Amino acid sequence: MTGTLAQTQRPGPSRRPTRQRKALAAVLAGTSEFRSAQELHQLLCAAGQSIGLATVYRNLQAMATEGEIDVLRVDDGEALYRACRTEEHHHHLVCRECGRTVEVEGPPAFEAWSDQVSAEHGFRDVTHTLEIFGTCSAH
Amino acid sequence: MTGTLAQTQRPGPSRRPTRQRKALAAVLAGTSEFRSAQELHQLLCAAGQSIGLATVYRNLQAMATEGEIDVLRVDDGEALYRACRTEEHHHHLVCRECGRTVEVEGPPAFEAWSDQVSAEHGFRDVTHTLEIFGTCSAH
DNA sequence: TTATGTGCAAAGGGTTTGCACTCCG
DNA sequence: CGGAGTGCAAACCCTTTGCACATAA
Repeated sequence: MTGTLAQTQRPGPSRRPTRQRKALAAVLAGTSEFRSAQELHQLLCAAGQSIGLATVYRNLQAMATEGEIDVLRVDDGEALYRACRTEEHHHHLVCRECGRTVEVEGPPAFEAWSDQVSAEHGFRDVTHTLEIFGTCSAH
Repeated sequence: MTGTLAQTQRPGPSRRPTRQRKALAAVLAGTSEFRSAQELHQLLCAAGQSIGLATVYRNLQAMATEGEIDVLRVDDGEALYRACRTEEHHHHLVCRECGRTVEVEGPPAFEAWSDQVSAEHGFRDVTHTLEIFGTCSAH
């Protein structure tokens, strides 16, 4: 979950609503699963869209930087992407079989606990990762 | 954090206390920082040890499988390794500057919360990742 | 027009693997 | 001796980048 701090920056690509960017956004908007860049690329191609893999990567990176999508790193080092429903800070309950994801709030007083533990050990500027992985009812 | 479920399996390498394996274990035992495989390899070489990078990877993988060390995936996809102090389940407070790490317990009733949220959405066999990243007092 | 975005293919960086050789047991 | 472990280099995979061409504004 990359910092998720960036806002209205304008580095990399994507400000211009190109055909490719819109198609990618549409696919992301239409799924509740975390998907890899390569999967998204395949989905687009399968849907008849013509788009380069590099373009998918560049747009995903830009969308992530602008906080439009969430990024998740899985065990094998692959990055998975998904459009956030809520703007606010949240966590995920992810199916390890199909990637289906539910956005959830953290446990009660989680932020407070995090701040306290960090302070106790002299750590500052803290961020955290908290995700739950399981097998959903469909599997 | 690979499943961390494996136990007394005996696939990959490392059961035999070879010179290389012992040297790697020694370095891991002597540091409280999460280190990448490449860093560990460099440390070993710098210490006058002769060891192949592949051997480092193979042993780290084996040690992780057997639960002897913790694995952490960072944002750029790199895997970091560290010898656990406690056998029990725990989380980490990691300095993003130097890798210095403190083992911490999860927030109160964290497991219960996780189980409840999972159950509510029909997920089973759940695991979770919960780590805090910050800057330690030395930086 | 013109900066921004795209495509392709090559380059990167971390990690894994095939195979012959070494060494522990 | 005999198989587990090692080293090296090639192979892999995901991701990024250089550069010429296309395109939204």
